[in-house]
Amino acid sequence: MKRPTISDIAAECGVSLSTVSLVLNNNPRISEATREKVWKAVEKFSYYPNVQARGLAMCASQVLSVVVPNLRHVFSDIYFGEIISGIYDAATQANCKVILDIANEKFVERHEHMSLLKSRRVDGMLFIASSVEHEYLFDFEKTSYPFMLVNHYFPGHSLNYIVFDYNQSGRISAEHLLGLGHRSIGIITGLNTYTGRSLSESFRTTCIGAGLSEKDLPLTDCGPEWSEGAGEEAARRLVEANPSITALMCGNDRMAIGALRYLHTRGIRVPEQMSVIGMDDIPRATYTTPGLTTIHHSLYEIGRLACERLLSLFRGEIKTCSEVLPVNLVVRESTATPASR
Amino acid sequence: MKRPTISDIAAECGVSLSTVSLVLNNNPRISEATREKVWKAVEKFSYYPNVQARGLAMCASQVLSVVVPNLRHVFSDIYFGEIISGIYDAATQANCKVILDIANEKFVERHEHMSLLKSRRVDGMLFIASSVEHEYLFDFEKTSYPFMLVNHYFPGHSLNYIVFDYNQSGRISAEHLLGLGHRSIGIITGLNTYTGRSLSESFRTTCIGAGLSEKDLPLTDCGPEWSEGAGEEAARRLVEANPSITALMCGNDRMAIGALRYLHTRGIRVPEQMSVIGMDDIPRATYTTPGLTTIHHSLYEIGRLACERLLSLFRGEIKTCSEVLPVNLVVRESTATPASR
DNA sequence: GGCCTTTATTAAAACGTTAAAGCCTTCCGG
DNA sequence: CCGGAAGGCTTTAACGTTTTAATAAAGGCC
Repeated sequence: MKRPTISDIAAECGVSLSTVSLVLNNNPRISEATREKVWKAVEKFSYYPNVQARGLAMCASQVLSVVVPNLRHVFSDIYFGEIISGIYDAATQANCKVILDIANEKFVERHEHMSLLKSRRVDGMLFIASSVEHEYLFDFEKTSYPFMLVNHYFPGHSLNYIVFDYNQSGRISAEHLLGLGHRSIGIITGLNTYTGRSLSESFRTTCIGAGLSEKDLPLTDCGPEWSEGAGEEAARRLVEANPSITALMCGNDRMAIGALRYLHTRGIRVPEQMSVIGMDDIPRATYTTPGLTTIHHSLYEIGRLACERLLSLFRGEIKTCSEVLPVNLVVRESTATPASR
Repeated sequence: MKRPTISDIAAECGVSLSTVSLVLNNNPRISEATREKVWKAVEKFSYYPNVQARGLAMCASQVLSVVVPNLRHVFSDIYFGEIISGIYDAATQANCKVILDIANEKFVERHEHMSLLKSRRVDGMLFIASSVEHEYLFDFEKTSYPFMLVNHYFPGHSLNYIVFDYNQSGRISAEHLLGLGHRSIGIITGLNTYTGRSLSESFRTTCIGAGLSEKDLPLTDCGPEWSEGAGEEAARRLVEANPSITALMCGNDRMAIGALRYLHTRGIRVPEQMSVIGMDDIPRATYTTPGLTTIHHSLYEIGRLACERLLSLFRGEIKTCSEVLPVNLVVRESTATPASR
């Protein structure tokens, strides 16, 4: 039952503790003969180094925390799932483990964003989709602990982040719809993130630059969930209050799918009577009827990159990070020239 | 930058290390005065105990691993997501953290199921939906490390598990369809798990007990993915090869939803021309058209219970665990009396 | 042969906590 | 007045690594 330790290996081989440690860490200053002898004993005893002792000595835990918001079914959400996959792969490649955290009241109240780092439980933290009101994150400005905001940022605060270019997303989708001839477009997005806000801002700015006015661009805040249900409800409100709109721009694909569902139940044909454009390009966007036109955001990739940057921060290779990733339009069947009325 | 340690607190308060340690661990043998003095200093220095040192001294990491299979989009799958939510909540309540692991080739080849425990990285492991071929799990029979199989088991092997009563699920769904008058029923399930196998076994046994014959009960193995796509494809094969069937029994709701999609594209009306019954009762089962009749499996609950049992195993309160959870039928609109032909 | 370098190994000091055992006081009953 | 117990705190030895500086041995050069 007692687990073997480094001294058992040392005793078996007739060498010192440090020799064993050096062999295990592939230090070249050890002779081939001893090296082999040690590995044999390691094999024989089925020895694995105690990571806590190692962590204590090296001041590193080889664990990263990924923090997701407190939403229902957050662990079955494609948005978070893809990002987490990217993080997992990058972390695994660097021999790190990933722990899960949810930013609920308890998390905030216990200051876990700091205590996890201060107590050396994790080497760094990744925050996915934090909301504008998550001001506890500002604590990081005063310290130098490794952390990254993934696809979110706080304007005017120096917090490390990596985001998709939501300005570009807004501009591209506006240009696409304007190019098809739409002159009155409804906007569905959450305003609980600065990315959502900059998306609607740049979309509107582009449209207004093309001659549209504010009142041609009604907006509905879908709330913090960004779900199909929220998109369905927002589409309903928007279409009922603004009969003249011929297109809907949605802050993510899940809401766009919700909008499609609403339009379907109301018998409004897409794209003939109403164009719909989404954002993210999740796998399901291919299977909707009609196929969803959308802006491609590589969620897996942003997760992977965020994790790599975090590790660079931890190793001191970089001091800060503020990176913006390009996006691109994917045209499918849900957008078309509006029917002349 | 240097983090405060227990000795800084001790020095500040003019007491010994152990006194501080005892205060931090709420030991009653310390006077109220000292207790207060120490907490003040802890607050002042914003001190958090080093978890690695604590773990080393206590021989516990306060970390659990949850292992999921190597499937595409596994972190956005409702089945795993709900179970992980349950595990997360139970672990958090016990002051434990949860790390994520994927049972891919690398995981198996590196014997991570053992090394994580032997290296004291985790206190216990939870395996969700392992497949019949995951024979590396048999290693646990020879040892006494804490682990649990969640909603899976290996007949003939003494491995801790907690499962839904798939025999009951098979029997109940069979009785429901037989009661409606169906005499020829297609079965869609994965045969890569023993739960899937026992489901189809008990379903068939019940039907045969009611006078049906083997050839009235064609079965299609949907493969290891248990996804909508797999369900759609399996339904196609089954319906094309067996025109006489009037109902489909599916191993989970996702495949049932895929089957509904196939039937819809072929213009086969549900439930008039074909009844469909699913399994799990995921949230989406309420929103399908028609609403999906299914067997309710409380996935969150099985995750929560599995984690609690794992912690009991770790604390030595129990030696083994083999628990079976009851299920119940949820009748919606996707099943009905077959049209007489 | 003496001196310097290189190579292979080790002793010992961290790393920051817990816990068993022990040491003073103080209190109490006889 | 003494023995024993209880309360409050400390001493010290783990826990199992890494790492720096030191040591010993061997080899090369003059």
